[in-house]
Amino acid sequence: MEKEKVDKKDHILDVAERVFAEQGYDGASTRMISGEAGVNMAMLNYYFGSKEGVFLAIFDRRISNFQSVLMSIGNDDSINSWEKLDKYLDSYIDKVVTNNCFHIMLNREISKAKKSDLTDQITDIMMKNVNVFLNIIAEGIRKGDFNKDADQQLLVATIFGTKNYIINTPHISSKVLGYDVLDVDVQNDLLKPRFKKYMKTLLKAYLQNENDNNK
Amino acid sequence: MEKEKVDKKDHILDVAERVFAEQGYDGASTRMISGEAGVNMAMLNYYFGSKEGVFLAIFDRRISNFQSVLMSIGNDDSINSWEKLDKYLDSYIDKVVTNNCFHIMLNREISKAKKSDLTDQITDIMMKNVNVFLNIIAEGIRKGDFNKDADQQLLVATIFGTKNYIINTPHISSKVLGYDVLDVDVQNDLLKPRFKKYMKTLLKAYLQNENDNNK
DNA sequence: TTTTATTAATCAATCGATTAATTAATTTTG
DNA sequence: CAAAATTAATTAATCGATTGATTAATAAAA
Repeated sequence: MEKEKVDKKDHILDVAERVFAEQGYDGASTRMISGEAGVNMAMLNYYFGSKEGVFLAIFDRRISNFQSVLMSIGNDDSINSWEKLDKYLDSYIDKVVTNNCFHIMLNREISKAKKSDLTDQITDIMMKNVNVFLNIIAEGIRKGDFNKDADQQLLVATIFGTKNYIINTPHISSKVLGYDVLDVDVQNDLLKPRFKKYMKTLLKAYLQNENDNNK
Repeated sequence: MEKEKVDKKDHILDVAERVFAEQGYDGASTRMISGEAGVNMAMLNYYFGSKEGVFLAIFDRRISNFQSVLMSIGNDDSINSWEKLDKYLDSYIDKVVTNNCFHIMLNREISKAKKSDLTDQITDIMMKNVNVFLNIIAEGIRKGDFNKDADQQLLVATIFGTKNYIINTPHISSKVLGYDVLDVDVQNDLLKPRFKKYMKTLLKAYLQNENDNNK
């Protein structure tokens, strides 16, 4: 049955995504993944060709929808720069917190200092989200909504870096924040609203025209 | 000769630190490390016992000095909170940018979702630096220097996360910033001063009492 | 002469991947 | 519709390669 086959492949990807996040790409063996998924090891190669094929299949499942949502916010001409920033942050934070396993996996592999085909692919994917954000900031500065002295590029490092810190180093961030950032209920009830409010306040303080603390 | 022995062990650790950063702990093989260091593979076990022993030896070499410097800034009673923040950022940014390989290696291993002895050890190390920062912020708020509505914990995520983004995902941050963040000259001439200035401006905008954007 | 350093060879374990055989599902055919 | 033929899914066993680690022998230093 076509439906069950898709479900099974999806189940394997679910498990693989989690195991990759837990152990890293190299640390996760195909035996581990197939074992936890309850399927024969050969099924991974049957469905996805190879271990790397599994990894890339996880990508395909996550990225396309996510990116189109962010881009539509960036291209929305009916709202001003501040509202774009708000909507971008809301969508982005919701998505990355919910799909935390995927983003842990993603960032672990891109944080290899050595270039490879895989790091290049991941870089291209991530740069699309970055560029949407950069365009929002640049537009806001051009229109006079945001402080023209703002360091746009390092602002990218702050928004994505702050998110990475919370999601990708959960042992530390959970200790700092005082609750388990990987717990779904905690994420929805506490983490997401707090993170959104903080990020907006922080960007507002830095980007607003009234502050001239740069001299 | 005692001197040469230390130099040789140090050389192995230098190479291992770089290879771990490039390939990750699991991705880096002992043959890789010994090969690039120009020593017999058995020397790694002779000097450090095991692969994990090499990893931990890299730690011992880096952390103690670094942490005492940061702590002395936090405990310096002759300067006010703003100055402490400035000195902390200066020291911290200098150190992590210079020792980027170590911090790439460090963060790759702590970003495993699964707990282990190693992640616990790394967590303890990192929490010391975090706590110094938290104390500076808390003191500033208590003394009325900083905005009392500030989210101290998420501020931790921002400072360490922004740094991680620049250093740990060099392929992306280099593209965003427009220059190679792993190049030593670029680091000293461009990255460090820019990063310091930005971080201070950002924190000042968020922490200063005059802004009441929180309502 | 004794301790330390270094080497090449080799160990068992694990890795990702493939095979050939078997079962289940689907399609074709009478 | 049912039997036969074909395709798809699944399994256990095994492949060669690589992993971290150890050994016994040798060289250098003390």
